[in-house]
Amino acid sequence: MTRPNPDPRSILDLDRMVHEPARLAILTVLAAAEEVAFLFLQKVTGLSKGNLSSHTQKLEAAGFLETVKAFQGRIPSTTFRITEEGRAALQAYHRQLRALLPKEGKP
Amino acid sequence: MTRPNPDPRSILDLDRMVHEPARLAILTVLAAAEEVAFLFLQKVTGLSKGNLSSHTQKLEAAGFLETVKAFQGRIPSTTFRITEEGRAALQAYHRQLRALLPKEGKP
DNA sequence: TAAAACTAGTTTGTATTGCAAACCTGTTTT
DNA sequence: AAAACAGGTTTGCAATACAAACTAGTTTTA
Repeated sequence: MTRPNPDPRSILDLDRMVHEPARLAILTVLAAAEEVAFLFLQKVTGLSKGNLSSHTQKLEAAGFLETVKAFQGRIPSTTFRITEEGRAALQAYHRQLRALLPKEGKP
Repeated sequence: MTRPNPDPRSILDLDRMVHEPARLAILTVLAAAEEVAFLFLQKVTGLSKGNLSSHTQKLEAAGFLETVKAFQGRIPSTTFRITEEGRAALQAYHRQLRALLPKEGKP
């Protein structure tokens, strides 16, 4: 065996701020783009407005994204950017997941 | 690009019965062994007894494991076995995770 | 042999959370 | 001017994870 089985305890260490599917979806989108508008984010994730609003607030409180409020003409527009800390957290989370996935093509 | 970026909506489809870290840890241990005793499971996962008890009950209600209550001499002993359905759910979950992980060694 | 301490788990209580309905503020349409 | 709409936020609620407290029985101690 080249890789030891994952320590089950390490599974409990998964970063819950990232692990929550709604927030993982948000971070995944943000990580792929420079800046993302609220409504676009809502469309691609499928989250309700309320749900999206509260999760982005949590991610902001965690320092994983920043919110930019502006006006496009006279209509308000909220956009988000992932922070370096957020990107690092997402990458760390990906590493944690890889560590716990069995090798592909296992019987 | 050989693989498209994960659809953020699919992240929301992650099976929450498996996604919860405590239960993922439990299933991961059960998948690696024929049969696992309550106390052993508690030790390797690091979960409290109460927490382990309630999560195994949920997994049983979901049909992902079965509970066997027996006596070793005169002391009671509860052991668990993953079901075929549970194993399938865990494998499906692994596939979902792989689908959303970026290719390794990405810049 | 009675009491105290331990074992193996379950139930109860609580604080947190994810979620959408209802709401709010302003803009555009009728 | 009123009604409808847009872009979000706040509120209320049901579900959840978690450990403290409890239960039922066993072993040890006095």
